Amino acid sequence: MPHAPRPRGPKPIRMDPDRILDAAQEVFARDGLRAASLRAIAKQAGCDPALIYYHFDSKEAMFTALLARRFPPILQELEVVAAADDPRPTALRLWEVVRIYHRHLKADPAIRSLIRGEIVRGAEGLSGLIEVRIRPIVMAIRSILDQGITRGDLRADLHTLLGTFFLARMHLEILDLLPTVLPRLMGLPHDQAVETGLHVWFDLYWRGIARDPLAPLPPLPELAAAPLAIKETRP
Amino acid sequence: MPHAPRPRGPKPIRMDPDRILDAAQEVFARDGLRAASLRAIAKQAGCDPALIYYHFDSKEAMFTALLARRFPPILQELEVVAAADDPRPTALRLWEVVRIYHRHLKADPAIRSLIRGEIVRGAEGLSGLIEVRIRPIVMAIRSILDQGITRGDLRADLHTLLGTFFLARMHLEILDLLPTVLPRLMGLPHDQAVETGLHVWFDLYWRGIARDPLAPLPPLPELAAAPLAIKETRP
DNA sequence: CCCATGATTCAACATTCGTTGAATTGGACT
DNA sequence: AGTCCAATTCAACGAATGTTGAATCATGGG
Repeated sequence: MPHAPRPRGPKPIRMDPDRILDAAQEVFARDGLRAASLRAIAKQAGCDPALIYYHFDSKEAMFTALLARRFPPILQELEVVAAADDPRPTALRLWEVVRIYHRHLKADPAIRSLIRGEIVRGAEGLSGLIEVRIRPIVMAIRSILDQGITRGDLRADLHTLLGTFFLARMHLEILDLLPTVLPRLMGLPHDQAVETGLHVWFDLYWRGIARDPLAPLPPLPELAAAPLAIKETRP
Repeated sequence: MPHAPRPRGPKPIRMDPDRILDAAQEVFARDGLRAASLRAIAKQAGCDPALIYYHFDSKEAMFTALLARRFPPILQELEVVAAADDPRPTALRLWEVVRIYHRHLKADPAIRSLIRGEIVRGAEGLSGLIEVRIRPIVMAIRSILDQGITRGDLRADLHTLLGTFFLARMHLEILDLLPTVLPRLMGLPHDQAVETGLHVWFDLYWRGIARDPLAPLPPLPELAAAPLAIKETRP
C-alpha cells in the first residue's frame, strides 16, 4: 500500500507564532510538559510539527516563550498593590494579591503544573528562567507582609518569606487539587470548591499572621471581578 | 561489529520482588512516574527489564504495589493518634500527625510527587487506588479536628475537611519545595529549611484553627524522634 | 514573467519506550 | 542421572518521540 504518496500541501494560511503558543499552552495544560508531544501541539495548532521548529528552537524554547508571555502581566499588577504608599489595610491588600493570582492562574493549569513539576527537579536551564520570573513575584508579596508588620497590622514575629510561600503555594494547591479531590473525597459540589476553599483559606491564613487574630476581617471584594484595568496580551 | 552475540546469563542470584520495588521507588523518585523507564528500574535493580514483567503485570502494577507497601503503616499510626479516647490536647495530637507524616514521607519523594502528579489528571485506574489509600488518612486527621471542636479546643466554625486539606497539603509542599526553592530564592541554608518551615507553618496553622489563637502552644516534641514503636517494613 | 525569499509540509532518521515470546539457567525432586 | 519448573535473560516488535533536511507552496519585486 503506497498510502497516497504526495497530495502536497494546500494550506495557504499564515500561522502566527502566538497561535502556536496558544496551542502549546492548551496541550501542556492537558498533558503536562513532558508528556505533551510536538505532534499533539501541531495538531492543536493546525499545522505541521516541523513548522514549530521554524518558529522556535526546541520544545524547551516554546516553554520559556510561554513563561515570558504570561508572567509579566501578573508581576505588573502585583507591584501596583505592593507599592509602599498603598493606604489600604493589609488584609485588603493581601486579598487583592489572592484575586490577582486567581484571575491570572485559574484558567491556566499549564503554568501551574509546569512550574510545580519542573521546578523541583531543575529540568536543566528551565529552572533558572523560572527563578527569574518567580523571584520578583515573591518579593512583591513579601514586601506587603513587611509593610504590614511596620504598620502594626501583622504580628511582629512573622516570618515574611515563609508567609509568602504559604500564601502563594496554598493558592495553587487549592486551584489544582480542590476541584478534583473534594468531589471525589466527599459529596461536595465542585462548582464552588475553589471559591469557598480560597475564602476559608484566607480566613485561616489571616488569623495566623494578624497581630490581632480575632479582629474581624473587613468585607472582601468578590474574587472574579477585575480590580484594575490592565490591557490583556491578545490585542 | 557483531557486539558479542550470546554470552548467555551467568547470574544465579534470586531477585526478590521487594528489591525491584526498592529500585522502582528510587527511580520514580528521581525521574517521576512517567519519565521513569523500566530499563532504568531494571538497571537499578541489577536485572533484566523482562524480569519485571515476570513479577509484575505492568508498570502501573508496580506503582500500585508501591502504594500498597507504603500507605498502610502511615494509616496505622495515624489511627492511633485519632482514637477518640486520646486524652492529649488537640494541638499536641495535630503535631503528632505532622511528625508521623514527616517521618514516613520525608525520605520518599517518589510517592509525594507521584500522588501529586498523577492524582490531578486521573491516569485512568490509578486515581481510584490512590483514593482508596488517601481517604482513610484524610478521615483520620479530620476526626481529630472534629473532636477538637467538641472538646472546645478549636473554633466552632472550622471547616474540618478543608482544615485537613490545608494541613496535609502544605506539609507536602514544605517537603517538596522548600529545600530547593528557599536556598535558590534567598541565601537560606537548606539544611534546616524543612524543620523551620514546618514549625513556622504549624504555628500559623494553629492560630488559624484554635478557638483561642493567642494562647501559647504547648512544648512540641522534636520532629525526628519516633513517637511510637511500629515495626518497619524491612525485616 | 520570473525568480528570490519566507512560510509550510513531507518524509525520514535515530532513540527510546513498554511489552512479549522464545530460549536458557539453576536448582529441587525422583 | 534425568526431569520438571520457576526464575531469568535475549532479542526483537511496534509505537511514539524530538528533530532535521529536502522539497513544495505562496507571494511580492524586478
